[in-house]
Amino acid sequence: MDDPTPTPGSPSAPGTKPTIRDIARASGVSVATVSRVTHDDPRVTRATKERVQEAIDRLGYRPSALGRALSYRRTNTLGIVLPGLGGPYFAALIEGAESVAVERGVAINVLGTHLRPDAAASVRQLAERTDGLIIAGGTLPATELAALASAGRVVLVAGDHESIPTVAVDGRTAAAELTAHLIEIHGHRRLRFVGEPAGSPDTAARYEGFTDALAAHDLVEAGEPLRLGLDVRSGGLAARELHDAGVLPDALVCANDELAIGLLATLPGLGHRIPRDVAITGFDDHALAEIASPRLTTVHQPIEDLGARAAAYALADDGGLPQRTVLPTRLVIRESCGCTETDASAPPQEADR
Amino acid sequence: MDDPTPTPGSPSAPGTKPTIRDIARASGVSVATVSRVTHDDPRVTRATKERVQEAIDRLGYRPSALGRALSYRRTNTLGIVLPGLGGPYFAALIEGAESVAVERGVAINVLGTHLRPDAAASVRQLAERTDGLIIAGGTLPATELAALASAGRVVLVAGDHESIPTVAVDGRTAAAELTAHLIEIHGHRRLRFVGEPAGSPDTAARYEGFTDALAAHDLVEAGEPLRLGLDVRSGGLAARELHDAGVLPDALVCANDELAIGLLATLPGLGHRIPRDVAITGFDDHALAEIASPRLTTVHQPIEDLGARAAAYALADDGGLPQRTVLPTRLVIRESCGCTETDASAPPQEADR
DNA sequence: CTACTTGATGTAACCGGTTACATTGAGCTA
DNA sequence: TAGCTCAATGTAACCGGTTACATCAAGTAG
Repeated sequence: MDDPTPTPGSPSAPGTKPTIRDIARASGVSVATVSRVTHDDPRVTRATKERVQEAIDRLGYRPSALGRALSYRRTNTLGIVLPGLGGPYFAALIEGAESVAVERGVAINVLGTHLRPDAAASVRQLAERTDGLIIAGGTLPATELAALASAGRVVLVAGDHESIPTVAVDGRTAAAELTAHLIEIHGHRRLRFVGEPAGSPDTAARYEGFTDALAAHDLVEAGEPLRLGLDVRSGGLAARELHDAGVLPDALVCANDELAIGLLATLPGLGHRIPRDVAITGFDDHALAEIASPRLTTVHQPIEDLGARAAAYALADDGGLPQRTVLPTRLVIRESCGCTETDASAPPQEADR
Repeated sequence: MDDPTPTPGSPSAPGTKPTIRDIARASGVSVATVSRVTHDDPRVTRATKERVQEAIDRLGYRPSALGRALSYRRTNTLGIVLPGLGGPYFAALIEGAESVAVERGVAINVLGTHLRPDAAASVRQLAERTDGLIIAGGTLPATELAALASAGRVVLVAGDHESIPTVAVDGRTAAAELTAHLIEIHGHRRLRFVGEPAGSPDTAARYEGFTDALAAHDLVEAGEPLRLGLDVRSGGLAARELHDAGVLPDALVCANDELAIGLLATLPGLGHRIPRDVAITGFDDHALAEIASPRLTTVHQPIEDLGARAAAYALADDGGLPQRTVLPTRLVIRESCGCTETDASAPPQEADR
């Protein structure tokens, strides 16, 4: 009573957000009781609870996530590190992770490194404010990954590291099967890979599968891989480059669907019919793959599942995570490889693994 | 010296991350000095600084972002609220925001609401842990927006609200110009809009512009808008629906490029030539718009700039933000409207006959 | 020699929550 | 009426930083 406040419920300063102590003062209880009310603790009397709740509503109090996080020693936040947000692949990955995050009340924090040189510093900063990190393969050097993993929970997606749990797909085998299909079913002999194997572990695996299949059939690659980005525009570039070079290979195995779609859209304008003059395959099973003409033969990847699984691991309470989790892919035979629509409906083509 | 520690540099518990107090103890200084070292405060002696730095390196100390945020009363984090991550539009928006965020050392926190019913709660939680919020138009009800804006800095992108600063594009005028082009240059009379105006403020604005142009030329719409999603698949659906309905309109004005691309890819297979039988336009200037065949006439939007501007506003220190910032669009005339390649290089006014 | 200045460092409060433990008082028993 | 139990609530320490202010020693002017 030695401090005569005009309205007992007013927060310390008018412009400021009320804190738990403001609520305590306003409702004449201690901070512990306020905290109990916000946690629905059964130990607090109905009458007290109502009084506190009234003050909370009146002053518009919301517990600070920061204060909570500090006290709990966990942030309820999951970090995802990607090279960038472009393209449907990463969007699907994020949505997969998000689906498991929301059901646990965990927020998602996305960081695009964009190959920035200071990416490692940003990731470390991110690690400081998250409970776990999902990192896309190829975004950070192995030593940096090791450092992050030693400080907290890290899960790799579509990458590989000797000691960090990884969720991936067997892109190598899938690419080998796809390539074998082109060779065995369609009799193609001169194949070429489109994509930069050094660009990402995913592309590298696909390229390895491609050369595996070539080697298994005693073929040599029809030229170096066309080292390009993974976007539609690069597909257009590839088309022009191939056209200018004169004779085209029998088939082009593209590192992803967007590249393939760029080729699909550009080659006919340059006088090359698909699949008659050149067969084309993609990877990912993009929404456009089914709609492109000709419809794109590709490999379906459960990208959202990858994200979901990675998130589940990153948020798991117990240790003992499997070192490597491999999710199945599915060959999707459509027309761009040379199959006709009736072929495509035949069961043996859709090999599940 | 009354507490004989075996190794003076070991942190309190072996498994735990070292805190500032561990470093202080290990290097024989106070926490204030450690804090000064981590802030490169010139007041600390070179010798002391080295001693502290050595302990920091040896114990692998990293200041907790949480502790900092609590003390500074700011998180150095920017939140972005979107309906989802699908499609290139939102990716571009995020990348634009990210570009300004990184140069200020601010992290980005993305939340996809996916029209979840508890989205408002998630957003409030997000608001608790960010310094500012960028919210895509149409993701939250106006009252919720007002509540968020009263508690912190909020910037709307591509939306409208009477009291919240907004960064947008004049989609209505752009759509009207695009539609006028179809009517005046190509003489189309029976036009139809593809997209759900109630789905987002952006689509609504485009539909308004469409009807504006119709009204200005005393035309009536050739049927209700085709109320579909904004993805490629929906474009395929639209194509089938139009085909099944029998006679097609002269032109289809699509709410975005993906829808248009879906139509572009599907209609020819159903026997409708583009643009001869039906003209098609998009909106956004997607990477595929230039590569599609025929190349897609559309409206270019500076999406990354929208994101960048919104981020700059959301992070601005001073008040006085403009209520509404309108960024310019650009009509991109290609072939899907009926213009020929040579027309396209000339100003649209003289492309006729 | 004293008083004052200055630079380096330490002390302790604070940011906004949570929670172990302490306190209070009512109801009950012997 | 003392003694006990138990439910409701309060006190204060803690999470990991930052920083205003205090302290202290050395240097310098008078």
